[in-house]
Amino acid sequence: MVQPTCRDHTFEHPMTASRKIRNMEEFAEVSGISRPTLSKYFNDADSVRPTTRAKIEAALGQYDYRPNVYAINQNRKLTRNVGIVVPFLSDPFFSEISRYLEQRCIEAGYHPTLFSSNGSPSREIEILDSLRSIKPAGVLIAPLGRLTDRSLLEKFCDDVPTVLFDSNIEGMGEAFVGSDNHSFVAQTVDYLCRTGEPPCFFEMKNPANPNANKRRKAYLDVMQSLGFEPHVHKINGTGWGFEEIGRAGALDLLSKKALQTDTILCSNDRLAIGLLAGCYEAGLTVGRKAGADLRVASHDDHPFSRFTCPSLTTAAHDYTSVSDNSVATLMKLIENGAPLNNRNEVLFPARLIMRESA
Amino acid sequence: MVQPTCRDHTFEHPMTASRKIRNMEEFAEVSGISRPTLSKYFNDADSVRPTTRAKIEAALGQYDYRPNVYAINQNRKLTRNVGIVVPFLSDPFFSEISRYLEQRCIEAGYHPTLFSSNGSPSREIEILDSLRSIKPAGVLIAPLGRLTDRSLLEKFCDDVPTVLFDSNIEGMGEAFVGSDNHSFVAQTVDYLCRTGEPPCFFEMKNPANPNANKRRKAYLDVMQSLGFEPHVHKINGTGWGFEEIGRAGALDLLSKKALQTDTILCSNDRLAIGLLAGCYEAGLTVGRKAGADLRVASHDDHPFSRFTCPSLTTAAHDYTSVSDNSVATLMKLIENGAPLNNRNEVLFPARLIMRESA
DNA sequence: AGAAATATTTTACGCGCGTAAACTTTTTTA
DNA sequence: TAAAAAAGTTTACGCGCGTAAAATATTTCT
Repeated sequence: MVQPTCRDHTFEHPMTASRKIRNMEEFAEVSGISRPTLSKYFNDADSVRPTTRAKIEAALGQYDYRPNVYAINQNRKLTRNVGIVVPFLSDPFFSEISRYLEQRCIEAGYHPTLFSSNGSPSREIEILDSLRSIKPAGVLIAPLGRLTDRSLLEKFCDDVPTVLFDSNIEGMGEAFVGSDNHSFVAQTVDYLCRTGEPPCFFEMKNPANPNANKRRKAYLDVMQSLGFEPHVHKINGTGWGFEEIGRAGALDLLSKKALQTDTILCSNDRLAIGLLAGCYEAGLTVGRKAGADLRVASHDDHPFSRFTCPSLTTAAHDYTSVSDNSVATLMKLIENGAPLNNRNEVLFPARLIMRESA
Repeated sequence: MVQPTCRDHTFEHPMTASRKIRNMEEFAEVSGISRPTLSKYFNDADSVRPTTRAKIEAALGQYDYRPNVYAINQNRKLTRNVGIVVPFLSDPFFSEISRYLEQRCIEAGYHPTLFSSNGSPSREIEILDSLRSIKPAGVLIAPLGRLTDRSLLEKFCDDVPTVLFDSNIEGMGEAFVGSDNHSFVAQTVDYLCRTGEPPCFFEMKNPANPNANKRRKAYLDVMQSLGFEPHVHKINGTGWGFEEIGRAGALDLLSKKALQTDTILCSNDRLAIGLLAGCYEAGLTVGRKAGADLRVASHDDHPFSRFTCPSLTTAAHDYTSVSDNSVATLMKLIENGAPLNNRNEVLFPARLIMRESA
C-alpha cells in the first residue's frame, strides 16, 4: 500500500512548541499522570480526583492528545457507540427526527452514527452487519417495515440492545416508541366531520410502513363510530417517491370523478403534498374557505407542510417526546445491561394543527 | 461497568451447529488457512489464489466470522473509512446529495460515515475531531461557509485528504467540486428576460453559504450584460429555516409594495418555496400564464420544487456529476497517497427546468 | 494527629489483528 | 522435468489501550 509522504510531517501546533504526543504513554510522561489514571479519566472524567483532573486538562490544553478510538474499543465489550438507522433520510420526517435523536445521544455522552437504508432491504441488512462490527452499546432503528428481513433483525436484536421507533414490528427489539396512529386519525377525522363533509381516505395501495395500515383502520373505526360511511381510495405506486405517487393518484382520481365527498384525508403529508400539486394542475382550489373545491388534511406535520399552498392542516407528531423517550429508553436498557422483562411500547398522541387546507 | 448477562449466551446459528469463532486465529483453525493469509484475504480478496479464496469463502459460509474492525484499524495508518460532512442534513438538497455520495463510496469499496453539523460551527469542529479519531482515508465536506472555522478546517485538510463540495472556500482542501453558479443564474435570468419582465433578485441579507454571494454577483453581471437594471431584495433572517425566512420576507416585501417588476428570481429553491407560500397568503397568483400576478423562478431543483403550487421553474444541479466527480477525485487523492500539486476546481453547469411558476 | 478510606502509581498481561522475515509448498515458465 | 516465480505457512513482534493486583500516596474522618 502506498503511504502518504507529505502528510507525515511532524506538525507543530502554533500555540505550543511542544512535541507531538503519539499515545497515552507519552501523554502520561508530559502530564505527570500515570497511564492507568489517564485511562480512567478518558472513560469518565469524574472518576478521578478534581486536582488530578485539572492537571490532565491543563496538559490536554497544551498537547492536543486524543486516545485512539480503535485501540479503546477493540478490547472492550461495550463501546459508547450508538447506531441510528432510518429507512429514508431524504424524507424530511426522518432527517428531522434523526437530528433530535443524534442530539440526545450526544448529550447522554454517546457517539451516534447515522445510517439510512434508502428504502433498500438489502442495504438495511448491510447496515445491521456494519453495526455489529462497531460493537454498538445500543441501536435506535426505524425499520423499513413490510420489507424488513424480520429474522435477521430479530437475531440482531438478540445480540444488541435495540429500540424501535416510528415503525413498529410486533415483538421486535426491547421497546417501541412511536406515535399513536389512532389519536392522529381520530383528531383529523373528528375535526373534518365537525367542520364540513366527512372525509374519504387517500393512501397507497401497498404501504411499506406499518403506520399506514393502522391509520386506515383507525379511519374506518372513527368513521363508523361517528356514523358516517367510509370511503378509502388506494392509489398505485411503490417506493419512496410519495409526492409523485400522490400527485399521479390525485390526477387519476380526479379524472375519474371518483370522489364521493369534497374532503380528502391523506395517510401522510408527503402524499398530501403530491395531492395538492395534482389538484392545482387539475385547476381545483383547495381550502377551508367558502368557494374552494376541496378540503385536504393529513398526518405527520412534515417540515414543509407549513409552506404548501394552501398550508396543510395536519396532525403533528410529538417529535420531541418520541425522540427523548427513544433515547431515554435505550440508555436505560444499556445501563441495565440486560434485556427488559417485557417489551415496552410507548405511543404519543398527535396534536392537531389547523391551517388553511381544511 | 455492568456487563450484560443475558446477551452473552453462545448463539448457535441455525444452519450450522458449529462453534462460535472468536477471532482470526480460530477461523484459521476451522478453515485450514493460515492467519496471515486470511489477513491478506480480508484486506483484498483478490490478493490470494482463487482456490484459497474459495476455501475461505466456503468456511465463511459456515462459520459467520467477521474481523474486528477496531483491531483491524488501530494498527493501520490508512483505513478505508470516508467521512461525509454536510451543513444541514434536513435540507433535502443535502440529504439527496449525501445519498449519492454514500452510494459511490460504497461502490468504490469504502465505508462512508455521514455527519451533519446542523448549522452549528462548534458541531462542525467536533465532527472534524471525531473524524480524526476514525483515521479516515479521506473526507468529503460541504462546509458551513462563512461560519466555518477556517484555520481548524485548514489544519484538518493538512492531515487528511479532503475534497470540498457544494460550498467552496478558497484554497481549502485538495479540490472543490460544485456547481457553476454563473451558469445557474445566466440561464434563469436569460429565460426570464426572454419571456417577460426582467427579474429582481430575492435573497437573504447575510447568507452563510458562499454560493449565494456568487449568485447575486452573477445576477448583477447578467442583468448588466443584457442591458437591464438589476434590483436586489435582501431579506432578514438567520439560520437554516429558509422557507420561513422566504415567507416572512415575501410578506414584508409585498406589504411595502416594493417590487419594481412582476418577476422574482430567488437565490435558492427553499427561499422560493417560502416566497410562494407568502404570495399565496397575500392572495397573489404566481405563474407564467396570462393573468398571474407574479412570476417566480429559482435555483437548485430542490426535490420538492416539482410539487409546489405552481411547480417551480428552476436551474437544476447536476447531482450525479457533482457526486460522481467528488468521489472520483477523493479516490484519486487517496490512491495517490500525496496531495495534489495544485488545487483542483470543477464546476458543473446547470440545467434549466421550465415548470409553471415562470 | 492517627486511622480509615480513597486515589494514584507500578507492574504486568491481554485484546485481535497487521506485518515482516524466513521457510516451505504450489504453480508457472522455460 | 527442472528451475524460477508466486503463494502460503510459521514464527514473532508490535499497535494503543483496558484492566487487574499490589504497593504507595493522598485525603477524609474521628
